[in-house]
Amino acid sequence: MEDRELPRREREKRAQRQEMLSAALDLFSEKGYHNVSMQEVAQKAEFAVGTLYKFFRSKEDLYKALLMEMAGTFDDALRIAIEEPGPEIGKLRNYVKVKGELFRSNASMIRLYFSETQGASFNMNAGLDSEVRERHGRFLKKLAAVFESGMKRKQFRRIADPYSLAVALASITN
Amino acid sequence: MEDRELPRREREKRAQRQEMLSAALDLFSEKGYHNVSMQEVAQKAEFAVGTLYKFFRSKEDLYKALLMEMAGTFDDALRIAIEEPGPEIGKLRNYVKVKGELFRSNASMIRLYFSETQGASFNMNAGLDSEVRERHGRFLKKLAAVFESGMKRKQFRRIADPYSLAVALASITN
DNA sequence: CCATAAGATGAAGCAATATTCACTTAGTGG
DNA sequence: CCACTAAGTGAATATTGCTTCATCTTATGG
Repeated sequence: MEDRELPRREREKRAQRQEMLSAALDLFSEKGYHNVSMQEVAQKAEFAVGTLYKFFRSKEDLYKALLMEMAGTFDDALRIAIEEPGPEIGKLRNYVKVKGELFRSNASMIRLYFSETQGASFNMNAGLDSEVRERHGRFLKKLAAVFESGMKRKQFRRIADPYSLAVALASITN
Repeated sequence: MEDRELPRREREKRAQRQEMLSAALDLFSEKGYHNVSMQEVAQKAEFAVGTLYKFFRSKEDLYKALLMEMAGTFDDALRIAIEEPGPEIGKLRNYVKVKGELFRSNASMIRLYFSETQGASFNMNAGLDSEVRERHGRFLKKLAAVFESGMKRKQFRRIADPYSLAVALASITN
């Protein structure tokens, strides 16, 4: 995430937005979406509700932004994990390790996230997907590339096509 | 579940109650507790809201009743699975198999259930436990008895005390 | 067939909380 | 120091949805 060289005010805004998202994250992951009021979020973030609404169109919007942000953070961490130079098997080990850490330290938020993205739960009028899905798609391609190159170097057996393996590994670790 | 020889009205009531629980199950597991209104449940069950309230004190009460019912069904199925006559190892296999099936065919409801009983999510003022916990406790004892008897017959090695093994198997399969 | 009771209904009351907006406060350039 | 704009505020309003209850419907039995 780049943010060098921005008008000061712009940077402040970002910081405020972060404050808000962070407060929301704490509360949502602690008590769940429906049991947190905008008042609470505002209070925890030390702003007035009105200000919160200057940044997010609605509660749902805030929630979506939060998921996006989470997805981004996760994706970045995992991407870096498999881009570490070294042999393919090391990259995969890295991936599993980092994913494990991420899940462990964000357990409650993950539950929230999955209840949203996976089946059931509430139908946040879709839309959240487009970007997240796309990003995840790109990530899977990168992961597939790791398998691919491992196969080329005769490190892995070609038990299935690389992309399927990537999907499988991702699912299993979830 | 016994219900033979009940005053007709009584049986109708049970049936109605079932209708309601069933409608609630569909909706809750589809959209999650907070995204289903009592109106919806009533409509789906083909009753008026008022009638719904004749059966359940509140929405929370309805939800609890549903969880209880689920817990009961599960417990029964699993109890039967380990009571099938035969060698202990077969009982354990049965247990795992049946549990797998139950989980597969009730995925969304299970998620709901776990988000309730496990950590985070909403604080349904406890209380739901007492009976469910007790029932589960009894079940674990039965499962422990299977290990116990398997050990007595020298089928299993005594790697740990039976009750711990029962708890372990239950956790793992979850 | 009527009187009475038991059951069912859904519109209205009410509480919680998401959202708005008229107003205050802080920042900026002249 | 002032005029003007951008930012921030939180009380007032709108919405949502749980719950109640006066009323209507159906069942019972005399």
